Amino acid sequence: MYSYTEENYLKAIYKLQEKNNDAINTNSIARVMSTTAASVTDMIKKLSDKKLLEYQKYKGVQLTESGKKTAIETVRKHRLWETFLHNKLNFLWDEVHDIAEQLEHIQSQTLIDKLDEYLGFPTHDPHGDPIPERNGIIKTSNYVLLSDMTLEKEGIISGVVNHSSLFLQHLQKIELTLGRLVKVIEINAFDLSLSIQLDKDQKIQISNEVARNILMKTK
Amino acid sequence: MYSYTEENYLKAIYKLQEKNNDAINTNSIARVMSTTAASVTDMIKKLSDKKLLEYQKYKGVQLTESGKKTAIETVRKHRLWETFLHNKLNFLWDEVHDIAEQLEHIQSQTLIDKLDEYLGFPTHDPHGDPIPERNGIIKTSNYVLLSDMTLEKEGIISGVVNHSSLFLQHLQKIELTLGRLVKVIEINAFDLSLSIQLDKDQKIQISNEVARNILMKTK
DNA sequence: AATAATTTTTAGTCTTGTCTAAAATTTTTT
DNA sequence: AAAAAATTTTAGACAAGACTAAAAATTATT
Repeated sequence: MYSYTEENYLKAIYKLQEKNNDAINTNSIARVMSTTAASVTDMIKKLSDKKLLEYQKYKGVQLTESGKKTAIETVRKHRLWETFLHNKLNFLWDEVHDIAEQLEHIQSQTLIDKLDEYLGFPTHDPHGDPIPERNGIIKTSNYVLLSDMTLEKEGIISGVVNHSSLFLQHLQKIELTLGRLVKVIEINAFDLSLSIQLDKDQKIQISNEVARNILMKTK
Repeated sequence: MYSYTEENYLKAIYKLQEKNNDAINTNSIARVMSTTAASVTDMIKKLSDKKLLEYQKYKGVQLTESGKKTAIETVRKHRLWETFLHNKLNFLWDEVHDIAEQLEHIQSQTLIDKLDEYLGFPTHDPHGDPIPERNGIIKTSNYVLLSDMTLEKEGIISGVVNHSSLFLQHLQKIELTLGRLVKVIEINAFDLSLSIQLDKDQKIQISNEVARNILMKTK
């Protein structure tokens, strides 16, 4: 269908579009794709010819419905493969991304359907990100940042903002993993660091930097 | 490491080398790769520069140890993925090849190690072909063609010669699947077709054409 | 051994995706 | 509103992998 590279561009533009409402400019695409603005302009023209995005010179781009659909399919594949790697092959959550970057480009609708079924139709990947459904619908939850939680509030760790290995490994080390019950027991005014209680027993200290990157589900 | 295309060439040359003792010529590579002799010459030069094969103009090629090692690694990946698709995702044995052709190029030694372990260190793929071990050793069995078996001889279906979908689907339909016990009860002199008994109860007729493509393990 | 047929290689071109350097456009600053 | 800065596009080039057509080498035939 579409090339490895085309899929990566569409996915990158889709993700930029998620946070930014207006048209996505050339430089920001170049930044996330680790390439030059000139290369981005070249690729944008090709994707525009294929009606995957709308492009006006110097005005940035916006995905068409077709482009968005393709991007979401790639995200779905990526997150299903991450789930497979973590749940079945016992990869740690900081190890799955790079391999899933390759696996997401395997072409076979049947494969993805069967993988989805084999995994038990998971709704979220190992980082807590929602897995788009087969029809393209993404069920998003209303998460709140751990750093925004008030005193005595309880919640369940449900996702991360920062996806870097460094951060994920840190969370792994201090055992702040997906699904754990957390209660804020102290907010330090000086540095905004938190004292939190984990699953009723353990009590630990975390920096605001860490808390700002953890997504919580609260009642 | 090596590109998708380079790996495919190495695998193709390795397979040709398996049946042919002497150097592999350009045209035979072009035939199995569905490309032109000119393209093969181009690629051969690149692989030769990388010391993956030995090449003398007009004299054909032979894989070096390094080239053979890479080819076997690709075969190992291919067969492990086929096993995964068949054993875990319930793909039929004629459906696994094309997807495994893509999956075999995913780069991650850890992934292959973990997949191998997850599958329980299988020795053969869904077509009965041996899966090379991590160290490159391939344990081959001494199979005999069903068409070469003598009257009253028993054996277990252990592999196929022809890997085409058409043939595999035919075997599936007449339930001649891997692992079944077969006894030759009649050999028809006219067309060399066979009457065989399956698992003690069922009795069926098969053509010599079919029998010539089935590999049996006998005591 | 010369000619014919086949095989293989070379030369030149194409596509995809990338790059640098320069030109064009837009945005910001004064 | 003009000049400066930043962004974006164009032009030209390159590498990988492929192709066609023509040349070179090998093998087969007479």
